[in-house]
Amino acid sequence: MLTKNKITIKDVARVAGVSTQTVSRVLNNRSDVSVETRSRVQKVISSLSYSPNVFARNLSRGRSNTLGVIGYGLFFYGPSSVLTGIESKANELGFSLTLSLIDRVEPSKVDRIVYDFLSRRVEGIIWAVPSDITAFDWLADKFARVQTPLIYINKGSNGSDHVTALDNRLGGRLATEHLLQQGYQRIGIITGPSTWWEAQERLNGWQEAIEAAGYSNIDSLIIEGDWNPPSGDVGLHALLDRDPEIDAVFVSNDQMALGALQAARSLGLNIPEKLGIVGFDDIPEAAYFYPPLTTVRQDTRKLGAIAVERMNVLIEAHHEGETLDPETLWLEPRLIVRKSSVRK
Amino acid sequence: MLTKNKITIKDVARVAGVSTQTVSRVLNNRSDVSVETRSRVQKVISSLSYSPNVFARNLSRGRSNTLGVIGYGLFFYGPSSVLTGIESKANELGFSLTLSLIDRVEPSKVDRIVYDFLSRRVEGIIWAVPSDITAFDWLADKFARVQTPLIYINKGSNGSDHVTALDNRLGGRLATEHLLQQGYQRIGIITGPSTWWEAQERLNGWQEAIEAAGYSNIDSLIIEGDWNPPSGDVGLHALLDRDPEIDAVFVSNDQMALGALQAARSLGLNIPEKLGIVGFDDIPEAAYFYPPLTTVRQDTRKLGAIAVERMNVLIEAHHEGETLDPETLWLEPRLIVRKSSVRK
DNA sequence: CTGTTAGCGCATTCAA
DNA sequence: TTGAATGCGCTAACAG
Repeated sequence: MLTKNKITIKDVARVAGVSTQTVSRVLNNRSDVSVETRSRVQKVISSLSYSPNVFARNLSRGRSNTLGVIGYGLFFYGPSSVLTGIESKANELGFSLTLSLIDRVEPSKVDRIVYDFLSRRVEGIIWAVPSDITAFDWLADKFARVQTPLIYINKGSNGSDHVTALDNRLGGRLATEHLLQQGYQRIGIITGPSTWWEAQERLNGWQEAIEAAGYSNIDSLIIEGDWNPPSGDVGLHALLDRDPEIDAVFVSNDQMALGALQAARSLGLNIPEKLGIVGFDDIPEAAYFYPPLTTVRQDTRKLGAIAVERMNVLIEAHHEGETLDPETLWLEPRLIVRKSSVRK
Repeated sequence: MLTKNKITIKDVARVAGVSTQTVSRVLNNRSDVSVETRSRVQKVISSLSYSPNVFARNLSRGRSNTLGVIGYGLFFYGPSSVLTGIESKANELGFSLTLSLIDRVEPSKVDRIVYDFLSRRVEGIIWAVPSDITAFDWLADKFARVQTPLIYINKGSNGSDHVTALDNRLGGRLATEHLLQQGYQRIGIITGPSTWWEAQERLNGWQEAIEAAGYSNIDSLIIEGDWNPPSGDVGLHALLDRDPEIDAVFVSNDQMALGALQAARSLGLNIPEKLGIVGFDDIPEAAYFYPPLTTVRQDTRKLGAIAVERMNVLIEAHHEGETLDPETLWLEPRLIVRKSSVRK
């Protein structure tokens, strides 16, 4: 049905009075076509509104020119803007994208996606799902059998994977050291879900800074949230219940920080005088929170772009029959200081 | 290169001791295969980790089973969560997606995308870019020549297009009527960019409500923002400069409302006592603004899902050689009342 | 510089 | 219920 009325390379060849081969050469911008033939063919192409069939081309070439991306919904700022970076860089490098979004890492769903990717003969796979640590056992198995280059975004490295990651640990440390420098004495943390690598790393960074400052016995300073504002609200209450001495909190993302700001208000705690708060992400709204939020900025778009660039290299190598060593590319976050953490 | 080592239907057929035809039948779940042959073939398929080549299949079938989606970046909550709805419904209906993101409607870029879509033989195109009104002249031309079903999301209907839209005008009216009911006397508006259909419609809704309440001479109550927080901040200042009597503002999205909240604070205006504020979108953060923001909730995921469902119908019809009448499917927004607009 | 031949991997006839 | 032949639209390899 869809082929009905469809112009093919043969039609173009016939009208232009050349062979399909010559048309193919023109289509692919090859040099071995005379100037006049080329222009004649091009005229016919546009007059017929001909567009080459990608399936036929890929089938014939044995290449798909496509990247498979497994992404996490668009619920949170970080993961979704990583996708923007991926899309635009892929576009720039001439790759097509096959994007699958998942809410959580569920074996059967991932199975279907990988199967679909294989069917589409993707030349590389980018795993852009925030890593549920517990999931990586079977996930690694699944991908091991796939001969396709694979890059993870924001996953802990075990030395045998290609990874592009933000240095979340450094981010946590920057945030916490800043609070210490501001003279806060007892600094709690509201982390993300403990299954997330990002959450773990930010926690580790916090811990490093805290312990370096000579504090110990810190377990009671930690509480776990779920990235959403309500859990920041609840989290701050819980934290202060446990330890009323707390005078600052590193909240592991800006959305939870927003919830924490509200909790502080409802408790009558002045920010930053009575309580210092630092978030993570620097979402566009953060500068307009009340008070404006000090936070750790990550260039998520760049993270995605870098992953694609690396993938491009891996694919080239793969075509040459080479294999490149696994490597983790690190991106550094940056502290953005605003009022929520700076005492007058 | 990529074909190297690739298992094809022939390999499966040979190992299973049947013809490629039979394998094909098994792959497509056709009934005319004996139970034992089927299971034998299936065993071979999985033992060989065979996966059918999508390009060959599509080429042979003359169908792509793919939808082309032109979307707007992931900068704003609305447009990006529409994409989530599209993705998940397309997935559910068995469509593949080809997604292209654009920042603004630029002829040459759209040209490339449409060309790419045609090459991929997409069976339907969803235009999910917030409509820059001025762009639709040439856009309509471009798509007119494409025989592919086309659905716009959130565009004004001219009676000849398939459209899925949120009733933004109703949303603007709901917001404004609510403020009137709360006893606010002079209600300004911070709109989105005037080139956006959504912005226009929300403005129209506001105007209808204002005028129905007997107000006239309203031009000085209108100011244009750009959807981002800073423009809400600047906008509120400008509005109050022009007319200090203003005691309420309908801000056309939540991000600008956030900026307006900050402006109000810096001016020492109590919310909601001195100034009532209503936003639009109900982003996840809105309930945690200070004070919590009254806003108009739109089910953007559903918007995307409905567009895909409609597209499915259009495609079916298209295959039958039928053409369905253009129609606009409307979704209704809902007012969410919080503290920013409710006087004690 | 251009054309001919062959085949990519699968599904759709038609026979058997 | 199964198989053989043919073609989808394009490009690669080879000739000329």
